[in-house]
Amino acid sequence: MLGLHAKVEQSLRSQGVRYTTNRRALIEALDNTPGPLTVEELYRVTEPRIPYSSIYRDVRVLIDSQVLTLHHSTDRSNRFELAEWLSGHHHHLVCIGCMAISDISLAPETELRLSQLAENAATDTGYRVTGHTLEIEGLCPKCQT
Amino acid sequence: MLGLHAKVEQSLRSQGVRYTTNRRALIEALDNTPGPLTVEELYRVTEPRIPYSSIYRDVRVLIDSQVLTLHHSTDRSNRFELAEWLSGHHHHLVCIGCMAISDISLAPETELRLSQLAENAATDTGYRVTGHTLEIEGLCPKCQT
DNA sequence: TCAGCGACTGATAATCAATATCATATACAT
DNA sequence: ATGTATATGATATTGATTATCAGTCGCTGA
Repeated sequence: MLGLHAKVEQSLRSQGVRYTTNRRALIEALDNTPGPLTVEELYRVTEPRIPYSSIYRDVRVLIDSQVLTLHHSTDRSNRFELAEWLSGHHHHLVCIGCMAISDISLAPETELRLSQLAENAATDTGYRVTGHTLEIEGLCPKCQT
Repeated sequence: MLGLHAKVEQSLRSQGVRYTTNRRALIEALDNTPGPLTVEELYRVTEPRIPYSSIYRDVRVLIDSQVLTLHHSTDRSNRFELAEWLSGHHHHLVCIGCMAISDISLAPETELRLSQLAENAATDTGYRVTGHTLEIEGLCPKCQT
């Protein structure tokens, strides 16, 4: 079983993309956080600092290489997270107070029920279903005052 | 039972907001479409034309008044739709080919199971759950070639 | 009815996230 | 070691959205 960085590197190399120090730091930051991050958060978290222009470019390269996925959040700027083949299938818990987003995984049998439910819901529409995400909204513990 | 416009007008008036011709046209356009629209789509669909500056302002006013909700779509620009208290609770079917978004409603018992599932999934997190949305991804009939 | 205040409109300017450009630097293959 | 493709960082540009502002409209009270 390969580690995260080895998997990423292998995937990138097969596409002629280099796994550089900057990119490794971005992946590292995302792996250390239980939810998607914005470019600004990535800028603050990485050490040494990576210029915004490089973060924007790298994040885009990593998305194009299927290593990251883009998440459109409720505040203005986009968030990024490891693709599911690296981090595992999961859903999101969104705080309507502070806009924080946390990953949440379902128990296997619950996940199975959910994917069947998604599949059935679309049967009449003619869509060929390829995936689903459940977004649960609520107030996080901090915002419940 | 009040009609759509009457409900919107009543809600806006109670907040000191006027239900003008422009705003009525925007609500009308959204009510006639089975999915969220972008500002550009609203511009093209309304007759007579409403300037972009007014559409942006009105859409924001209507969101602040809880008449519309914002939907962050996969392309760059935001989409807008009637709030659920006007249009009913629903989910989204997103085509990963053409990025179109369609509303989809679940059968009542399915919806019940889903909301229980969402509630249960969050029990350990300390969140107080207020809502959920299921996003089903797939290829629409047109994009399946 | 009229006066006046508050909300609305449309044109334009300003913001802000994201992308493109470009010269330089770095890494990999031969 | 050399050459070529890719990466980097600074800067300029784009494009969506928001702010500003002078003029207009509509409701409300005298």
